[in-house]
Amino acid sequence: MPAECSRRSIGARRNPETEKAILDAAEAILLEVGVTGLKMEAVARQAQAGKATLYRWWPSRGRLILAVYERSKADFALPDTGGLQTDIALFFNLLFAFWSRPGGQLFRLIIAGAQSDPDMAEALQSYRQERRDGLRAMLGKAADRGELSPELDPELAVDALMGLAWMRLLADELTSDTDALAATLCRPWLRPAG
Amino acid sequence: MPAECSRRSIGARRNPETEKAILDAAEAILLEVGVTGLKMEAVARQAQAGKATLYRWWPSRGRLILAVYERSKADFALPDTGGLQTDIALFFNLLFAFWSRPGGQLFRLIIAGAQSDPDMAEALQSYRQERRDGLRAMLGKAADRGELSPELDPELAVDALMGLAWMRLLADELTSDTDALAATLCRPWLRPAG
DNA sequence: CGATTATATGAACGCTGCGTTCCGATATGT
DNA sequence: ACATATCGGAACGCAGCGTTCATATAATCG
Repeated sequence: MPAECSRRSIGARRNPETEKAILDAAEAILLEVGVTGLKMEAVARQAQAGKATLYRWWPSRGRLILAVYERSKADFALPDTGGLQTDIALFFNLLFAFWSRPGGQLFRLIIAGAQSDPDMAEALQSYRQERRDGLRAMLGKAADRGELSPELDPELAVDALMGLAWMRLLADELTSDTDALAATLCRPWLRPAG
Repeated sequence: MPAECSRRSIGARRNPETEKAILDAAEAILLEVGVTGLKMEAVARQAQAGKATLYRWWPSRGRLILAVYERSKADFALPDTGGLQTDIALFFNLLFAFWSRPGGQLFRLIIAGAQSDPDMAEALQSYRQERRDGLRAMLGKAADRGELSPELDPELAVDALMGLAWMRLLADELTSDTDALAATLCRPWLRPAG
């Protein structure tokens, strides 16, 4: 914490050091005290920035949290093992591992925030759509391989995958039974009629 | 809103009128401005109650919200149609209908609050366990009827059901395609090998 | 009956954070 | 050279927090 040197304006354009300092501070505070404890004043203090600067670029707490998340968001390379069930198992595995890392907690906070903050709700829809697209592609490959049951509605299947993952995240149960999860979803629940 | 008469103490015991007034006020404010806009001061004002009284019985905002939810929580009679897939479809149907009612929004707020408030997290686990028990019983009946595939893990199946429901709630997509949802979960995703 | 106990209200307290508005300083782009 | 846009810092009034006090009420216990 260099208390000596203060950043100054670098002219008539945004200072990237300031942006980084603020996002760093916000991320640190978020991981330390959670979203409830995130105060704009504290972020400004810790980043050695003026509150005016903060509000100029991130006009609300929700926007700031989203910016932190965007910065640390990993681009997810979906599995492609050649078999749908193993793809799904691996998908859960990678996702849970990512969510278990310190910064992975951010997504919980965004789902939570989306329940009351319109900005975050909009962002959540976009993130969800993004992941839906990826999973739909995964199912598409399985269909191309002739692996998919023709009656299956891919949209709903994707929702089932994501729903299970979200609930495990929100209920703090990121267990490692990912193979069993994939099996439960892929295989029939009802015994063959007859 | 009777501005004339103020409740007084009714002696060395809790005043049920005060409790009702406070919960009514909290519920009204919650439904009007959401969880972010719920200020303890505003509840006290609207309920014509002292803040001391408020904090005596509900020491945090989370506790107050939980109390409002408890009061309006419906006991869910799970469907029992004699067939698992139709039971599941009806389950989604009833649940989505309940969540679509004004007071049903409360559960979203509890899931959201649970991501940062320990009290709410504990309560959420309890609500979730309660519903898991119900759904497990539903699957148990299907098993008794010999309807269930022997390989199915009932715990994971229950999670899949709840996960899908939660995600639809949190993403604001309480659609009515409940029959299709049930089919997606019950029937195999992969075409029979061979 | 009298004393104790537990409650409800309303007002006040200091504190913290909010979001805005100034200021002086800095450097860009034209 | 000059308008423009940025940055840090300080101050503003406002609102809500959570607590404390005084006062009033009535049930309960000795």
